[in-house]
Amino acid sequence: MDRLLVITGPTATGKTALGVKLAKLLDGEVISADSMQIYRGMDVGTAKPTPEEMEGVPHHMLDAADPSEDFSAAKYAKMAAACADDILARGKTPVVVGGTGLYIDGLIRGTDYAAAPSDPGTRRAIEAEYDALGGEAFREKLAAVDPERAQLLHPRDKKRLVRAWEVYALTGRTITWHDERSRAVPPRFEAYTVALDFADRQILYDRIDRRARAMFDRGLVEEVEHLLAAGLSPDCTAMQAIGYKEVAQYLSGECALDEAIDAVCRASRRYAKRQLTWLRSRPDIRWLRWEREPDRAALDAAARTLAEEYAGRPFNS
RNA sequence: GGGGGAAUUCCCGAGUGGCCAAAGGGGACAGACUGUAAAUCUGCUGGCAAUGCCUUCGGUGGUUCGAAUCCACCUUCCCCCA
Repeated sequence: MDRLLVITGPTATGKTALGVKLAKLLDGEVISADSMQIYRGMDVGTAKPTPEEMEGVPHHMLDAADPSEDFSAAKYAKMAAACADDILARGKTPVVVGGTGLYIDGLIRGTDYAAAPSDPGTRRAIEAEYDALGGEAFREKLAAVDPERAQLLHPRDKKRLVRAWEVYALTGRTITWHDERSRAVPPRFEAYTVALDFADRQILYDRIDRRARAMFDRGLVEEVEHLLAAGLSPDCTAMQAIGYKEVAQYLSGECALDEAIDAVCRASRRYAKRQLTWLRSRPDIRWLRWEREPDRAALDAAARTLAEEYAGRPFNS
């Protein structure tokens, strides 16, 4: 089966640098798996790799969408799979690098997500109904057609409750039915997944704080100002990104700059925690926990080890 | 020098005799997650041999059947008059 090397882990663990090194060792190309780096014009806030950081290694799935567009896991799975196929066809190694777990899952498993709404008004109507009925009642309504899913979801989980009903309304089948079907298909790729982390959580958090603050020095505020000035709605998906929504609030006068900076640091830490939770529940993960902040030598050593594990053979320098 | 106010569990902050291991918020911790996923949602937060017990509300000592809550003194901080 076609194989992929996946480098994932919470934010600020060195995925980008390690991914590039691995791509070089394995004659590969990078496929980004990041739900926000996919948007054009969102660079400093997403820590998107710069041309220098790419070191000549081709990168895919960066700048693949306009911020005004609502991208999705389904689109990602399709587009990224096409990239991987293409890379493989050229005899190279696809190195998937990123922290968006759902995207990576969708890519590897080739998840066939249930059909989306053809009309955006449908979702709005369902959301309005949720608001009108209240979570409990809406959940009961869902329970009448899809008791399994209703049982799984909390009444306040509006997003999932609405989606579950939407799938049923649009396809005539429950989301449970769709999920079971998609789970039944064999994975599209065989993946060797490496997750990065720090042995000491405090080191991770310190790095995250430092990196978030540095983004402001590199012009995060200006970047957000520019996007907003270009007419991007503060409500769109892209603007929900950490760093962007907080700066947008600062720009609209809802909070002071230092409050926005603190909020970005905190949100990033919480995000890292969620990423860890997601990864911990996955089987077959090859964890690599840094004892201290990795320097160039540590990165090189790790890349070599992982490349050998992936290739199943030793490399000579 | 004189007068007034405040000290609460990791932080902020309620609580003014029993219903208080102590509201609420934050943070931390843990979990969920199939077309918004950097999103969304949930649980938990003194200790323990745990339907009960122990320690905690600046300190010490009192009053009381019973105190975070009342009294005395002490410590620290804040404000006002000098």
